[in-house]
Amino acid sequence: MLDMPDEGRLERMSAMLRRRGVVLPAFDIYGGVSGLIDYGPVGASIKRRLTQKWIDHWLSHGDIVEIDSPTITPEAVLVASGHVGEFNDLMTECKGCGSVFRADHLVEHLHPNADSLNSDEIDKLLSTGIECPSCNESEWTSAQPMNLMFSTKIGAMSAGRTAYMRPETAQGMFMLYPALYRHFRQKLPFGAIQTGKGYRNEISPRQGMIRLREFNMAELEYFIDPEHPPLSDLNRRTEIVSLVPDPDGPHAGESRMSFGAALDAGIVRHPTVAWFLARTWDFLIEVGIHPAKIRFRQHASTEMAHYAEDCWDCEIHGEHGWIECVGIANRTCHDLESHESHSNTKSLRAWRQFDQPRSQTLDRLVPNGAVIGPTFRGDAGAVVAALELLTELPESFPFELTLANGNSVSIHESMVERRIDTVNVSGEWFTPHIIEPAFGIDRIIWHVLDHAYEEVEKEGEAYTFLRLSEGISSVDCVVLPLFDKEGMPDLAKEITSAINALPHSRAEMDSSKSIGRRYARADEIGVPWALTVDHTSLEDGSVTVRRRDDQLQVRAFVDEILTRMTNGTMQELF
RNA sequence: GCGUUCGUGGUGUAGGGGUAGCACAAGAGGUUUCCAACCUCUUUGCCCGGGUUCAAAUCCCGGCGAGCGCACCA
Repeated sequence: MLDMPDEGRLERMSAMLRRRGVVLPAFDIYGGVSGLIDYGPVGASIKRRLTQKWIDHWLSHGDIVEIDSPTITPEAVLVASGHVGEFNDLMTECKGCGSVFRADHLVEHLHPNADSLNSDEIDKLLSTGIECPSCNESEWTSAQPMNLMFSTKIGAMSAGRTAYMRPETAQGMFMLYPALYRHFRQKLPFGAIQTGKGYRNEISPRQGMIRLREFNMAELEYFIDPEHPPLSDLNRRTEIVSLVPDPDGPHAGESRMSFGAALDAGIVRHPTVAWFLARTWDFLIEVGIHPAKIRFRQHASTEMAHYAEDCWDCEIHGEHGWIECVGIANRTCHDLESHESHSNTKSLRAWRQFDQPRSQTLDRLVPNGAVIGPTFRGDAGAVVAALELLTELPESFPFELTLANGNSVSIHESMVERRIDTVNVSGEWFTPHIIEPAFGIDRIIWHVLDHAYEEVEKEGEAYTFLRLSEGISSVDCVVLPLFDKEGMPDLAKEITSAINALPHSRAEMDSSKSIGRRYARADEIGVPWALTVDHTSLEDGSVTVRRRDDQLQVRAFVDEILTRMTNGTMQELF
């Protein structure tokens, strides 16, 4: 089904991307830094346009808004999120062969909870004769934490607080949950998106722009009521997609079906997750990813991230094989609950109104402060707190009450009043669940370029097209004076300005070298339209319009072209 | 991080102790009535740092970077 790997295509494509200013190694004149890239003049436009399409894609839902948060993040936030623990794996190196391993993996058969050990404890276990999996030696260096986050300080010198460059944008949306809840008039579901940089100090970045140390992410956090998950009608969707369900589950093996069928069969476990799989598909198709090179892979329960309950990767096939480009996870209430307890707030919840107010009978012991105060003095507060927590009321007085500090006190009848109240409860507080689609923008751009890059033979010569979707290419059209004289460059300049005055349209003029060469240059970086100014243009204001994908030409008037550029109907000229 | 192959104009390559060459691309001019044409001229290079040598792009050491394998990671 998929094309056989073409020797050298990757090299030729990478060379083109560098030569034409799409993607280049960063800091190249200083030798470069692995895992850091530049988007050049062509690539930066492509990235901006693709990112904008992503933003528009989600904002069009109506219940999703955009936010923007700092990349520098205080340590406490990332402790609560689990990143400080998760990203601080202890590593050890075999003195025999130099192989590096996660220390907790080497000793996990000796300890039930190996990843909670500190480095001294791990060193002790390692010295009990653990053999190196690759050379069977058993001499280990002492375990060192390998932090995958870039750390920094907020504030100067020793007074500075420890902070990290964010490893994901998601935490920003969680921090703003209270503001979002207010913005949406306290009604779920709603979502927030953010695009921006994320940072991970990868041990060994590889595969060009696939694994970067600084990368562009685009994440959506969608907050839902787990008891009333929003339902969308997937039955109208007819596309058949590749799914690779959990290999340990009942549906193991690759299958092809519609999104609706996958949900009905229980392969996708959550209706909102299924909906976002479908909307992810829509986006990828819109920006020019080849449908046959997309598949959705469900995480095995063993590889699931620490927070997730059902997790799907959207993988795209390209020169580097199948690459995870989007992760769609049901993060449940994990993040908000964790931030609530670490930050000691109660503001990360939502109110669920009951259909009918529930009448509830409260049977409790109301403390009598006038007696409890003088009797217990300093402990009085603790006694009142303990009384409020009582669920089973005593049969008789006096009875023994255990306080939070473990002490026990005797409660006499005079200290409390038994009160039975009937109250109407109209709803309850709960922690929303979160469905998170997280997009790796750089990886998607790579695959957009990969799928668009096409090498053909034209009159015996190698010829390259970048068949980018309209609206993704760096510019929408080039304007070419057929000759660089006789007023043609002037008219071409006018037309270029007119197009650039349109909202969201970009044109460039190119007047150097032969017309054929200029078409070729535009084809190589994926410009979909070329307008050529010739002698007739000077007489009647018409130009020839050339379509990149089949190189057909028609003649049209500039006014009509401007209109069609605006409303996206250029194709109808042909 | 280990092993391995490698690093020469913008791109692709030749040279492998003594003046760095070619092709394409790019710029200027000419020519040309729509698909990488042609002519003239021009610009741009031995990844970085040490060492050996009268002399290093070339040999040696280290670093950085790229590809691949292992490991790590999502």
